[in-house]
Amino acid sequence: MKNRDYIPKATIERLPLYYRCLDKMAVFDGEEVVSSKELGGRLGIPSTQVRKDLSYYGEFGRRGVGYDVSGLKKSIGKILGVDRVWPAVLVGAGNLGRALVNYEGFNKMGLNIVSVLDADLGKIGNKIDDITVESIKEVERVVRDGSIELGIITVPGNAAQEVADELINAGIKSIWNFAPTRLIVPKDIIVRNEDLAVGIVSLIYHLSWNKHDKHGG
Amino acid sequence: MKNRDYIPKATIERLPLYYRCLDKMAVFDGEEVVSSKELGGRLGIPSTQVRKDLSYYGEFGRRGVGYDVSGLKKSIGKILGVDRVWPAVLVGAGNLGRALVNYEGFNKMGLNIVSVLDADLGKIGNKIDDITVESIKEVERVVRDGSIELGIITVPGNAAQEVADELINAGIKSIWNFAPTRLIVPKDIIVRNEDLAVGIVSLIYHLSWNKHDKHGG
DNA sequence: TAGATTGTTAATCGATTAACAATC
DNA sequence: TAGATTGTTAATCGATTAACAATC
Repeated sequence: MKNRDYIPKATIERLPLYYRCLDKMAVFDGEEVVSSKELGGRLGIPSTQVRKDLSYYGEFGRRGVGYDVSGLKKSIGKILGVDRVWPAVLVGAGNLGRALVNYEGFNKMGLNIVSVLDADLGKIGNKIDDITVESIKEVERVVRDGSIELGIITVPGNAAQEVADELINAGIKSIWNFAPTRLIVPKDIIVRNEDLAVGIVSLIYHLSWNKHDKHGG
Repeated sequence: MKNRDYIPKATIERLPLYYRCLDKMAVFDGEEVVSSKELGGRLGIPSTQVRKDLSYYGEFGRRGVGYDVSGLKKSIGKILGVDRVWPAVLVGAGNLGRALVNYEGFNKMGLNIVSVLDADLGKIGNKIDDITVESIKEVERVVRDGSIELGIITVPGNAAQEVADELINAGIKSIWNFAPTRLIVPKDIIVRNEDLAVGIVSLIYHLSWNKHDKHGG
């Protein structure tokens, strides 16, 4: 595999799309070969972008032919690291936490939420799917015993930093943060913010301006 | 307000962050004036980026002084269209749908989910918050009577296109799509995909390569 | 061979950052 | 006035797209 420096962030966001699409093609359509044009077409991505993205990691196709569907799927899976299972601990047993635990499709991406923690005595002991909610105080044991590197934060914004600190202290390496809070973390910890409110506002923005433009603004 | 052409998408994604931060500053910290450096600092965004983003829409600050916190908040709110309430219909009364209905913080961004629909007879009639789940067959009436322009899709991937068609047919103008499916829609309909699986995979990618790099790969 | 499609280089496009005059 | 900070132009950086030789 090639040098991984200078790979566009956007490329890394597209690889999972390719991966999931190839999986569908292999399972449902039984296709064996796919061109960059066909794969891109299904995702609304130019063929040239598909080829460029793949080229950062190696040569996976056959000129004049295309890509082997299950072969490429396997290769991308390996690149992404979804060829193994990554256990994760989720903190915050509210509605969103519950939704993520039950979310179909994480499985296929290598994510397995193995533990749910909360500070609220009213929630500790509850069952989500087949997981029993434990106290946040157990975080160190849970992370150690499960060799967990991934933490998911679904607590309210004002509790997020404290939870992040506890997760990091317990040995977590990456955080998926659903709270609308910028977390301050050591530089070797990777944080990804999944800020739902931002998503809806960009839609509202476009709706709003369409109105302006139509009805004079 | 200035010409709205050629505004970077990234700028529109940052405006909600500024908006929410200014709101916090006004409510909790009682600050009256803020510089681009201070505002950016709280969000991890360079001051020059903050000023550039705002400059697409007008002049909101005072040289040598900074920005009036509540004034700028109001201005950005107007730009984004969150100075009014946007009613929305959500389709798919599963865990994720339930989580979104209960999500704190949409309110502040002008989103109000007023109706929840589902095709599953087992879910119709259930209550989520104070909303009773209705049949998807009611979509036309609901959208018309509520003057709803915003639809949210939280159904499984294989049902998403059909639901999108029904929403569009009923008169919806924008779709927030949580299903891992590329929707095919008329070009005047705005779609935003909120693909949760992509988010986690980019974290897994970095975790995975950190391991490679450390333990020789 | 002729047609198709890859992998890659070069050109273009878009977004960020630096620099600085304007001005409070 | 001196110091601070904006708004904007120009320079840089990064990502996408076009073009095309390589090759199946």
